[in-house]
Amino acid sequence: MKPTIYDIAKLAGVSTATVSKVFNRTGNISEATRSKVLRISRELKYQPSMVASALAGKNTYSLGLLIPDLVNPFFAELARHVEDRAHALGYNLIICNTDNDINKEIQYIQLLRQKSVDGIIVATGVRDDDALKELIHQQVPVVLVAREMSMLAVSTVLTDDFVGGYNAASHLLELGHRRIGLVAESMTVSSSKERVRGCRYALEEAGVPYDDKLLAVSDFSVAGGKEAAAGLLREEPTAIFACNDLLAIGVMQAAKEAGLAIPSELSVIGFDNTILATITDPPMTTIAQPIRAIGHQVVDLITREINGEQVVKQRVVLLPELIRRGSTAARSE
Amino acid sequence: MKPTIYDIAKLAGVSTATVSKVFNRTGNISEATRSKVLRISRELKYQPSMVASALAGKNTYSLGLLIPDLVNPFFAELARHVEDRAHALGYNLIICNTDNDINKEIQYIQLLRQKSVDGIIVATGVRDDDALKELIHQQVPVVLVAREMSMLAVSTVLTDDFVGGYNAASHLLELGHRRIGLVAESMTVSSSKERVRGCRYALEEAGVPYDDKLLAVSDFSVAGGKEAAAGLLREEPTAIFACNDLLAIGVMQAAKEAGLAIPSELSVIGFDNTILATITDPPMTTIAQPIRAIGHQVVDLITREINGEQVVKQRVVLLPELIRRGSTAARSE
DNA sequence: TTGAAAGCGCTAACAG
DNA sequence: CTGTTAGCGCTTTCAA
Repeated sequence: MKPTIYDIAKLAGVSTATVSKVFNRTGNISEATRSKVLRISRELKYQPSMVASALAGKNTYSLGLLIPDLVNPFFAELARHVEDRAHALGYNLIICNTDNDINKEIQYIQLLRQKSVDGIIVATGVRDDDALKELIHQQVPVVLVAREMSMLAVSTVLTDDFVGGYNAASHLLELGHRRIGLVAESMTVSSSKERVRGCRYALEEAGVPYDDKLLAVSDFSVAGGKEAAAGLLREEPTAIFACNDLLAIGVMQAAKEAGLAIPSELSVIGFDNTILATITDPPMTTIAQPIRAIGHQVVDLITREINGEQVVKQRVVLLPELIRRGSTAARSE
Repeated sequence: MKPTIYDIAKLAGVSTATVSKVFNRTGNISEATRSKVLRISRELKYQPSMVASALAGKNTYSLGLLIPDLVNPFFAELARHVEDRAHALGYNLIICNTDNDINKEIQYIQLLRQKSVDGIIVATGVRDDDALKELIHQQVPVVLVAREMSMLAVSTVLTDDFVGGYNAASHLLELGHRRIGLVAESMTVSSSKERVRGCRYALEEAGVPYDDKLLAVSDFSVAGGKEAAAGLLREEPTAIFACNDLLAIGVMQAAKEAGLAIPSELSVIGFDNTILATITDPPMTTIAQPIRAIGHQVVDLITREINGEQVVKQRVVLLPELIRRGSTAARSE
């Protein structure tokens, strides 16, 4: 049987309270008993049970992370950074892939509650606020990532998508492009919408007339981007801004199939700066989300809330950054 | 306060044992009390505490997954499939990124033990068997993924790397290549070694003389592959087999820099068939690991062990498969 | 500086 | 079919 605090106490000739105290560094324990307890614990390979300590009122030191899909490199990278930071602060991460399916989300949230996780990080597109509201009402620490939802009393960290879209368009405009296609991920997701808005704003500012036919809406897959781009290409844009790297890759593929050279005949710019952007040919110019910073911030926010340090809910908006690579160039025609 | 089984019992006018029974579907409960308990639970939004039930002797329904790095698409995909299967069977997944750092591994294993996870899936290159041996000795269910380590009494699921290497080389040979370069991930990792062995075996079988200069050893990054390939290219191979997709991408990049067209002047074949292989230009021919099947198998094995159904440790070897895409072609010179 | 004892919320005999 | 009761391993007053 696994040794318990009782075994240690008995062998060390002290009470379980004392053993507990040395492991939690609480109370005043003489150095003598302290080292004795530690020695015996080592001999028995004693490991305190977090299950028991959680039941006795302490934290579980587990966080839940709700994301759509780990296979999407953006979320894989986010998960990685979240896990890194969580681990550094003593927390473990329970990963939940929701596929943006509301039922899976609800199910996961319920499970996480049953496991008494200390907090839940939501990086998924929960349409249904109710599940979230309920969580918040039940005092479960929740932090949102990359999702605007200001009506709820919940901290959020996100990228400034509007600025990102603006930067993307500005870059293209600087290169002399005027006929700029747009592939959006979905117009119901606020991040995508903001990117489009930012882009449009830059165009207007530059006096470029708005053309509805230059906007294609897609899902967030390579195939979707390709299909959308195939349609867009008929409008003969000289550049295309895709709302994420996956879509941008689809765009690049469509361009190639249409016999258009990148960047000489068509400039393509993506969004996210995932690992994918570095391996395309040519390497992709993209708007970088500060994924690492996002992951760290979100963990810092939620742990502070868990520790009761944080009263004021806040929204942290991080700025994206243009990464120039080879998929954009000056307009040649 | 969160409602407990006591609150439900009192309101329903029954004992806590009865409430416990209806939630666990154990014992015989009359339909009347059953529905009454359920109704009250719903009204109070009661959620059974898994922490308490775990302490009382049941499972935690959590599994630990040790992987090197979620940013590596192979492991992201593996994690996704493992999570899918685990979730389907009622388990949650705690992700641990070890960066193949032995200290992080040991630390994570210790944490997972303290959390009393029901089992640990190891997909990481633990050099130090001791940590594993200790786990096994302590009766913690452990299953290994993609790592040969037959000396330990532990179930393993892995791809037949030898056959994979053999298939890769055979494909290249069929295309007429005789001077085949090899980029290995590391010769100490058994999977990489086996892939190289399989490749060599096919070459020998075909009577192609062995040339030590055609083997380059690298790490598992794109940059590493590129560097290794740059060296290899001086030996003028007509085809290169890279031991994983990341390396293969590096090879493709090096080829491009050297002004070699793929596949007409250099054929490149990878291994894994991650999402990356579909987005290169040209799309990459690669040896597909059945990642999904691996993930499912490993979860099935470990849960069976958890449930005590499984006495015989076993090694499940899944066969890889050649995926022909555009990065390989018949030798042209 | 240490210990006794009462929980934390649930389970599992066992008895009725 | 239902209830009583003794834990599970740890934390935390409160006394000593």
